[in-house]
Amino acid sequence: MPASDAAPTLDDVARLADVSTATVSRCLNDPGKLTQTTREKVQAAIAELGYTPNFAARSMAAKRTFTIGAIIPTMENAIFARGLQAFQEELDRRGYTLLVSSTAYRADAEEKQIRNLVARGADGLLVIGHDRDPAIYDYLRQQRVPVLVTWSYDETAPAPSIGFDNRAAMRQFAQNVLASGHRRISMISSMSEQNDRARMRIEGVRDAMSAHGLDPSTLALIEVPYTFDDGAGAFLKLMQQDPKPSIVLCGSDVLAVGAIRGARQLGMRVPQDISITGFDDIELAQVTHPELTTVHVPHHEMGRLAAQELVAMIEDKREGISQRLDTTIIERASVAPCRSPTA
Amino acid sequence: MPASDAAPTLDDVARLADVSTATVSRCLNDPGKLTQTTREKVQAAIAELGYTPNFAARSMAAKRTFTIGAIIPTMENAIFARGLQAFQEELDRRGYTLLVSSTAYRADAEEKQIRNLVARGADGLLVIGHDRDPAIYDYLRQQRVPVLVTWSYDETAPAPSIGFDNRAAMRQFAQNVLASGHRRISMISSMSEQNDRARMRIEGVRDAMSAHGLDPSTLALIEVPYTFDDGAGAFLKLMQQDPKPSIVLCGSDVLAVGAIRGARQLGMRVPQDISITGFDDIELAQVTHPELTTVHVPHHEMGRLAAQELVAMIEDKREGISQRLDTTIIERASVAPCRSPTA
DNA sequence: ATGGCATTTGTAAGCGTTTACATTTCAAAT
DNA sequence: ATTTGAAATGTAAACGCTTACAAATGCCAT
Repeated sequence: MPASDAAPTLDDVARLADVSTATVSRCLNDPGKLTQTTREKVQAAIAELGYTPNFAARSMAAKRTFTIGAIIPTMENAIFARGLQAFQEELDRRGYTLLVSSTAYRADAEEKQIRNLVARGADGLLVIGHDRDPAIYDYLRQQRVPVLVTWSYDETAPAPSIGFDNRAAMRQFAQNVLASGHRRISMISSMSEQNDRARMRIEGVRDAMSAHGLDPSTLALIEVPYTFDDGAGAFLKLMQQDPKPSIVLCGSDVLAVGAIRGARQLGMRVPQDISITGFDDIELAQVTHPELTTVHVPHHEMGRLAAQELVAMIEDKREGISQRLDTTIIERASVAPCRSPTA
Repeated sequence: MPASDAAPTLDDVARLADVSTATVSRCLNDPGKLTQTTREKVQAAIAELGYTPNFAARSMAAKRTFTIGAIIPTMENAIFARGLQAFQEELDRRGYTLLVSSTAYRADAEEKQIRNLVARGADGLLVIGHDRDPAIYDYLRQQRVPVLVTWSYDETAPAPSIGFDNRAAMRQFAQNVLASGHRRISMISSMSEQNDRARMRIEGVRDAMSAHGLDPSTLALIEVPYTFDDGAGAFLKLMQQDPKPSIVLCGSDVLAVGAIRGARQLGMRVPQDISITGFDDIELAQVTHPELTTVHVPHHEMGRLAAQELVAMIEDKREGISQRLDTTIIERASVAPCRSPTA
């Protein structure tokens, strides 16, 4: 191998293969257009030089990157991992590459990442939830970059979404819980500011309380960040109330796992002394003891459909079509019926 | 805002501000070089147009991207999350952006991702572990892209590394275990092919067995992928042996959590009926019941130091300097001493 | 052989930046 | 007023690719 002084370019390949740069380019992008002889000549030259096309040059010339960006709140836990995995797989299948950034749940970081991804020529963007500065949607429109929202469904929002109805899901779940006798309901939620998913889940609980004749403003609610420790800490705080709640509804499985740990610290048995529930149904929900009663989210399908829709938006240059997915309630072992429902 | 037909370019800004493109470029990259008047004029134009520089054009002209790529085996669990987080923070501090891809532990996927990141102009690459086709290192050298290995330390490897000695760490851990009376030792490891970390951890256990006069070839070892289910499944298989092992050393916390779940399925108590250990000390290790005895890896420091070193390699154009970090043994509740050490 | 048409290949003009180098401007020193 | 040199700004040439268009080639029917 000639230890050349810099990375080989299209020109080098063309010269070696004794063809024009256009031919080399075609060999890369549309090999069917070449004679077999030419194609092999070029491929040999590419192999000999160890040539890799320069992405920046390519995307500048073609004005396409076949890259899609996803901005997620966090990589620190597995909440978005499965959905993203499915998203990526479907994208691969269609010849796109996925770029992922995380924001640590901070709105300003998200805006920065979005601009970054757009500047990098992302052909489309996947984001989580609807809540963000409307100026961002304007910017994206001006830049002609399609966005698709996931993990939330809302027809009335400015961007198309493929997700589920967080409020309805939580409402139904909470209604079940109320039906099983629980009255002293409490909740640990993620921070709800700039987070429609968290907010809607809270509203869902309140809806259910109203429907059962309970005053929704009496809901004991703590909002915390998204780690196990936060969940445990919030649980401890909730248990200082008198009377103690009979059930703690958590806005996510991660928080619920933290809450279970908090219960263990306090020597409380789950679900005999206190019921705890999650939301998301990530793998974690099945390795805790007791296993978590939670709301199952169709991660995989959501990721796959989102990829399909986003690619369609890009390639057919059309508006996105929203789609509502169903969640299901998974009853495992962390909830017991309540026999002393008095408040 | 003039709903122009395409994204505004440097030229548009220059024209609006009535300066040359060079001036606008300078305003972006080295504002100190401009008169305050000019600077403000340009900034106003940028704001008015909502201009964002085109990344591809920029990196083509400057031959720098201020982007660093990291290729990790998986995002599905939190094993690499904390280290990567620290890596990213330090990178941010120094003005670099991080691009992450995952390979699902597949060597061919890794090679593809590496080429992709190089083609995208990554100024440097972070990879996990040393094991890979030597041709990849050649390629990277030819392309003049610095690589740094992490999660493993080995001076003799082709690339510099900032990590810890997996073999020594596991050896010492296993020696502790042997010292507490365990003799019927078994192990659940990740797939060791193309994975020096897994392999070294296994070797560490064998080393310790030899040192205690045990035949290392008698180690009951199962290699599985990296999910909770895999860990649980392997545990079940291990327990079919006669005599049953008294302890199961797991190659990672994730597998250990799976094993704990397996034990629960079998109605075995941890650690009274069986001891189980992990490796990594991720958050998960403290939310299981019992909490996991494991090997603590300095995720945060490793990520920070790796970022510093990689940036230095890029900016000073020098070879990387390897650094060996220490692991520590964290004794929690999943191990009990063994009173019937006969095999 | 010849013309005509489809297929293959080549030529060269961008794509949106950065940056060496050239030119202009400005303030201080004469 | 002039000169002078530093500071600010402008000019234009890359950077490595794609692609419209032009030219060449090959094949078939005549």
